[in-house]
Amino acid sequence: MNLDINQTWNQHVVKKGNKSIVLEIIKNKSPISRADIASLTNLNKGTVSSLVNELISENLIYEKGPGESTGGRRPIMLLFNASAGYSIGIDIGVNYILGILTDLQGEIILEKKISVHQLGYSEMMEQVIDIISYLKKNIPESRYGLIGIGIGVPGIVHKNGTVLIAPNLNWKNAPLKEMIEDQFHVPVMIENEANAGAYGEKIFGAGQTSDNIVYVSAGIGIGVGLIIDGHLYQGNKGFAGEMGHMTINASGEKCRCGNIGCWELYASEQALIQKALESGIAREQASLESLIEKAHHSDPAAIKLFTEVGKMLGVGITNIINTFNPQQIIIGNRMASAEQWLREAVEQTIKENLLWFFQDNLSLEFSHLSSYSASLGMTAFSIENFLKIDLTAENK
Amino acid sequence: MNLDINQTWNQHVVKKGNKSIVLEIIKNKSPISRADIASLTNLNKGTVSSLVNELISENLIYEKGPGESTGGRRPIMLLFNASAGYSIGIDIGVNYILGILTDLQGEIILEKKISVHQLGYSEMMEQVIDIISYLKKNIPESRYGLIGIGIGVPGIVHKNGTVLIAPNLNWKNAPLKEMIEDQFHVPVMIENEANAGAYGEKIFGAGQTSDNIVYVSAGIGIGVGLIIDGHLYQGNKGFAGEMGHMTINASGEKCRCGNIGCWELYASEQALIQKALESGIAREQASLESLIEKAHHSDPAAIKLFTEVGKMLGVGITNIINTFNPQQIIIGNRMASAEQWLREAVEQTIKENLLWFFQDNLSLEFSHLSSYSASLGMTAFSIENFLKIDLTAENK
DNA sequence: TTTGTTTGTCTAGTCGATAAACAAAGTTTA
DNA sequence: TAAACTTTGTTTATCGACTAGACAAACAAA
Repeated sequence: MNLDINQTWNQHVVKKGNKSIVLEIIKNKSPISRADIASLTNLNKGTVSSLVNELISENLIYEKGPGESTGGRRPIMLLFNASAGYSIGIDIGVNYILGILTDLQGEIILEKKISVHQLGYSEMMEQVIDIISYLKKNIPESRYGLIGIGIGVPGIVHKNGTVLIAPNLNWKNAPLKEMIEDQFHVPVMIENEANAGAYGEKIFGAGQTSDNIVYVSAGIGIGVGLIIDGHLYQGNKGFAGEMGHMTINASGEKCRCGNIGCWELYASEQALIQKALESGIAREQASLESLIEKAHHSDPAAIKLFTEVGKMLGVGITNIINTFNPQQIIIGNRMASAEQWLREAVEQTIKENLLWFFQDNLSLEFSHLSSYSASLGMTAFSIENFLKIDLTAENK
Repeated sequence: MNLDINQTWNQHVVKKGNKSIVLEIIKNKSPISRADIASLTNLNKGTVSSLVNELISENLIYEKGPGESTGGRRPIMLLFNASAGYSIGIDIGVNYILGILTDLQGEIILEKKISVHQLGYSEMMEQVIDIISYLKKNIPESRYGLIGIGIGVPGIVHKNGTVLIAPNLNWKNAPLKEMIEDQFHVPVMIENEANAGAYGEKIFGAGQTSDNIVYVSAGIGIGVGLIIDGHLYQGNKGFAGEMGHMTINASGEKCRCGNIGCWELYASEQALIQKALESGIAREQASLESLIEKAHHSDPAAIKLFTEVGKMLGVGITNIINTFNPQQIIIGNRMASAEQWLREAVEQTIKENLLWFFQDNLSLEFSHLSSYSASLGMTAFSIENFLKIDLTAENK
């Protein structure tokens, strides 16, 4: 329990907290009866009843009807009303924009993906606004409608919602949050793409059972999202996890970021392609996909390339484990699609280099959500925010 | 606010929380009146009065007498009763054992330090028990007496209080907590020395105003303690922060830990001495102290050595900043005593290599507490634990 | 003095949780 | 089939913690 010195405690806080717990349980374990909630939480039956009735009148949950008897009166089963509101999540990539519309359970209702090439900031924004408008127009009739918009960006995002820099997009100091909020008048959250992905995996993907997760977003660059004690760690101003630019080779070459021997230079998609070109395995139009294709056809040079990059991925991941002692490492983003050719090299490197007591009980996985981690993570942020705010505002 | 699903909320929780807040304020801002506490916390005057009276009857605070009037009735000033109990902190080093006795405010009442050489585990433990007994015997008459013992160890400590491995002490699987608890029957906490130091700096030293702090314990090896959102981050099983074994040179030599090009190999006291020997600057009996001595006499070779090691310290610290985006970096332990010869190289390296947006508003300091960081940190753990437990147990 | 201010206590009232009684709707047993 | 037992969910009385506001005590300023 967090004894925040600026937050005093009173009955309202108690009620809000208990209501949140009840809602959370219904969300995760539905269908469930009032009686079961009471025994699960150790709250009094009467308390649960009254909280449940409030939640029903707020349309956040509803009664499904009688369930199976266990030797007495049949329980009334409660369900989370995932259609009470809808959330929009946008994943801005280097050459695509993906927008999804989900219900409060994170179920994707509608999606729209477009390819973009070399667009400037304002053209990009036009596209984003177009996609949001399209998704918003298609929201079904519901009590709360659009409850929030979340946008994941491949760049450094300040806590206040400004994108400080997104090198691959050529953005600098873009006041994204402000702009979208002015346009749509709902809460907007901006996050780094790796953070969004980490949260997506935590809520919907491979990380659901762990509380300390490291999500390695290995794409054109490398970013890392950190889930610490069940919450996204954002650092002092919001930009923690820039581990793509951690030095793993102090005697190596200079990175465009100014630092030396950055991890990104050895283990990203860009590194892979660069190496392919240098070694002559591929020509000008080298891409991750074409290299995977080659590997599929047992091209030994391509396979060796993946092994090399996998090793360097492993080196960085070993550093991360030494630092965080997480329960789980999840590798996501585009490179995850080469799991078949990377996994062994990564695992081998970790096994060889990691202190033994870290190895026990550590799970390494590749992303389950494929291309949706980031966008789903962003909808989850909005949903979580909505459910908290809602419980606060309507019953202060 | 933390909505823990296993913890339901009721009035007891509210009271406990508010009482903690009131106590915390008295501890930090004493002397202070009831009225001031009320306006500071936004709690009702009556509520504050009743909580304060309970705390008085528990001897945790006391009334000092009337303060200055500000135009009306003179306030009754309240003080934290630092002498209500005493805490023992032990810092086990490679060749010393330091024990301190502090009051609840962290004021050192008594200390004892002995040198040790090549002792085995059981002999070492005898010494530790001797020191604790000595300190305990000298505790002044007080309401709560000895409230806890904290021990900092240069090794990997499991959450359950077992030292998994302490290479420089030659310990393996030492059930330290159990042993000391059996002997003294008070709560015992065991922590890694870097974690202890980090906490010490957070509570008593350079880190008091920041909530995200990285404490780099640069001694014979390198350890890192992480204060995240005001709390010590311990990782999944308790051993986060083993950054001494992070690879900063993937093409470097093998470390005895099994990994390659570990930071420790380039930036620790051991690395310094090794380099001194290799380059012939020093002979067999090289030590940090002798090298500082040389540097003091403007020996250019020694100064160059510190610069080299400082650079490598900077490389690792840059990695840490990229990862955590902390407000503050504190360099502590033995190498901190060479601040004069290290600081410029460290700062320069960080400045050159760190992404610009991290640089803004980041403070780099060398430890303020000199050799007491770890032991003070350990007493602070016990005190914090005591004040929480106490408030819980006596008024459930 | 008188007036106004500040401090700290006290009292009545509110709100939310609990315990226990109770009604409703089942199952099991004789 | 009736009686006895179970389980669910609501209702009622009570408790405990906080709040608002009244009040007395203690002081300063006019």
